[in-house]
Amino acid sequence: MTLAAKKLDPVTRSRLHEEIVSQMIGRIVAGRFRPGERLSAEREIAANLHVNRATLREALKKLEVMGLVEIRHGDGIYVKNYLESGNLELFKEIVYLDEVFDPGILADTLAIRKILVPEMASRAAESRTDGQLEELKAIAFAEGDDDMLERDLRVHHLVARASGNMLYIFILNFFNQLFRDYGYLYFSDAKNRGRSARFHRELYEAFRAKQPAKARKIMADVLVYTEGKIFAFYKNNYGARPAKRR
Amino acid sequence: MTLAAKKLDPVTRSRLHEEIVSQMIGRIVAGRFRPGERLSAEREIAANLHVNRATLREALKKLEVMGLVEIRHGDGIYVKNYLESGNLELFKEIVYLDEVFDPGILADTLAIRKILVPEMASRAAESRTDGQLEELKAIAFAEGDDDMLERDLRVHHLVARASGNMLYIFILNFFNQLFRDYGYLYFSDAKNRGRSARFHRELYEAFRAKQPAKARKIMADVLVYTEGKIFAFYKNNYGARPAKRR
DNA sequence: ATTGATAATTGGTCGGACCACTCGACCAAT
DNA sequence: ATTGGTCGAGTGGTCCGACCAATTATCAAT
Repeated sequence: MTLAAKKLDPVTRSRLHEEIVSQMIGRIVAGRFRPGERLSAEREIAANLHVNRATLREALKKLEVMGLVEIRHGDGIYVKNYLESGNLELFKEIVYLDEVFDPGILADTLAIRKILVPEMASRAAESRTDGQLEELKAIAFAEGDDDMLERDLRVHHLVARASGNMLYIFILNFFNQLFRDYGYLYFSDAKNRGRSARFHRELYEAFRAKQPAKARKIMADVLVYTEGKIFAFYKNNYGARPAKRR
Repeated sequence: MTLAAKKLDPVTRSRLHEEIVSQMIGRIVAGRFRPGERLSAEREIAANLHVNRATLREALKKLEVMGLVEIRHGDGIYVKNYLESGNLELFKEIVYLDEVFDPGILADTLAIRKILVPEMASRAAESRTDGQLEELKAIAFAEGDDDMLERDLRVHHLVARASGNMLYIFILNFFNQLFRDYGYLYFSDAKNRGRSARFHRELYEAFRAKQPAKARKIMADVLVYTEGKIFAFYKNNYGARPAKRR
């Protein structure tokens, strides 16, 4: 099965305006609409799509939040350069456009992750509160190795809160949303679950003793490990190591 | 009738559904709605707000993209934990909720920036194409020091493209959107404009010679400089150095 | 050529209607 | 008592037609 097979929502694909959103994102990203170009009037677009104008407008509101279009009252709807104004929500949509997570984009995501996460773990180890330490302990030393995905996401979220950096919490949400969809593959391997459990306990130690450098290294190591596993998965299933396309 | 109060102030008046968005964000972030809590029915909320249901729905669609609410067909609308599902678009809205950019959040943003941007500049210096080098040259050696804000944003965007990391482009968009709103303060000082011009030229040199370490240091230095200026601005205008609240 | 009023175009909001889905109450079969 | 199915109330999703509000194009008056 493909990576995306799991991601498909449980038979709930009914919302019409979301289909419009996906379709328009696809067209704009594919270059069928150029930046600065003015779209047809809402009434006309709605007629072309055979949907009601209210439905189209709901789709347009979502596209507006994603930074893909600019809507000017009394004027019209203009396509924005998504490379300059698109946000992570759009990025996520682009990732999901294709059936398979694009290897290049996956590699990009892991690269950013390796830069940011260890550094924030370091700061978190320094500024964590005693309550956060107890939280981490409860997760790290819980019985069994089930729900390891959810447990891992909680650890990362705890690190984010302990770091005290509000922005990092929101950036982490982006990573976690991706891994909530694709991470089950990684955690289906008992060996990987064990690796994460060890990671949680080691991180707890670093947090307890307030050792930033140690926390950074622990986090960096586990990210390198998971990255290797993910790349290996791609190699086995798609015959090539992730590389940039385009 | 409904809009009577608003019509008195047509200058400040924005789109109705956007006011609903801001209002609901404020309420949820302030804790008036708890995560998991179910909101009233659309028809009821619309009646309470004295707006049409279609208008409310447009607001809800935006809130949904921001990760603030979950809408379930046939069931209801549920408040999500924005600390777990909120995205950068929501973060930006929170920043803009207060009149003044919250100093703590500002410091958080600059901290992440200092971690990520120099590293990406390093990679960009390595993998830049000749065309991108020429682009940078054109910006760095342009005449005059006007539009330095726009010029600086373009440099950063160029670095992002040269880094080859698609995700970084979208993360940078977040930073740039903030600085497009607040950066004019920084660039109103001729000394700062000169500092940026020098930064552009130095970066060009590092790109030309493909010196990653040099590019990283140049970027790190200019970020430290700008951060100091921004903090100083806050100290002068609000009497205190940015510090975490909460 | 400039100005100012006017019309045309377009997005924003409105009110009401019906469709599609969810959930819980109820009932029948086991 | 449990299971499974039916059905109705409630809720979000979509549709329709209308009017309000902002922008732009047009053109007459100066």
